[in-house]
Amino acid sequence: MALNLMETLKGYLKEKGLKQTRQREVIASTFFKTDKHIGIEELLEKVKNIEPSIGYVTVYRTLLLLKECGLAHQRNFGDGQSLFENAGEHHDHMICIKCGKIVEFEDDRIEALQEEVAKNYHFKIVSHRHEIYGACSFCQTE
Amino acid sequence: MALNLMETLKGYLKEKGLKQTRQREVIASTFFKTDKHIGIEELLEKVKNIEPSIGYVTVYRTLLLLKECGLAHQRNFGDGQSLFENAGEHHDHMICIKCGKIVEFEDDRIEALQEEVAKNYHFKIVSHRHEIYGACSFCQTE
DNA sequence: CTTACTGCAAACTCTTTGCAGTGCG
DNA sequence: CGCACTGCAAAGAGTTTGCAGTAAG
Repeated sequence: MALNLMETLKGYLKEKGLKQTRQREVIASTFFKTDKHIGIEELLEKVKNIEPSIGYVTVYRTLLLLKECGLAHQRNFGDGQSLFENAGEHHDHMICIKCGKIVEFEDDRIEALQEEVAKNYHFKIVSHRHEIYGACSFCQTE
Repeated sequence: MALNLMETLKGYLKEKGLKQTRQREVIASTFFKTDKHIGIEELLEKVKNIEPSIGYVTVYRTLLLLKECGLAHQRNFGDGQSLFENAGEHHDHMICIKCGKIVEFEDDRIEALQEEVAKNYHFKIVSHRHEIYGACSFCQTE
């Protein structure tokens, strides 16, 4: 799975005349291993464990690259910073406004209705985000 | 409608021992008149037409206040800045990734399914956002 | 009068860009 | 070798806070 994604990335680089570097290799493979949303800083930290010389900017630019070739999605949950998500792992989110926990969900019926709505507006869907904010089961009992 | 919202705000202020000022009056009523999402700068501009001395910070803090008492929701569409939305006017959004146009939609069946999903996870919904990104009818033909 | 509010300016946070050196192809 | 990539540092953009003066209750 992750191998497949790496191949897709390499194909994209070759096609665009971009270069395959050690840094991109480390950053992308680490990112693909993380099957949930991850922030730049957090990814940087993981990447530094493997290759300490890698800087914030390179992680940032690599994530933009992944986004550009459709392998990552950028999200903004209300806390000011961007989180990136492995595009292969699409799901929607329920965010607990008390403890910050993020639970993922998926519902094909909702996806279908969404398609229908877009169709009515002659709107061509590229991606979507659906987030539910509230209290998770644990925080309700406090 | 807007009058009703102003009353709600005034009630909240009184309850919390906060003060009712000319600035808050102007900012809130202008905000309530805008039935779509608005940014801080944009609201500031409208407000300055009525009361030129009002500053960015006061608009900002008033919006936080409205958010606090549930009269406004804060949104982050991927462009870096926050938009605020009149809580009375809930709807979901389709955002054109080419021209930036935002179309609003509403579908009760989706809302219902969402409730169902949350129930399955014992999650208590406070609010939600559902955004569809893609190409609007106009931009598809270009 | 007391306490909250306002507006300025400055501090922050996160993102984005410029540049000189590095290294892939 | 040429051109893209890297990492630093600095610039931007938007948000948040400190403070002294102002005004609501």
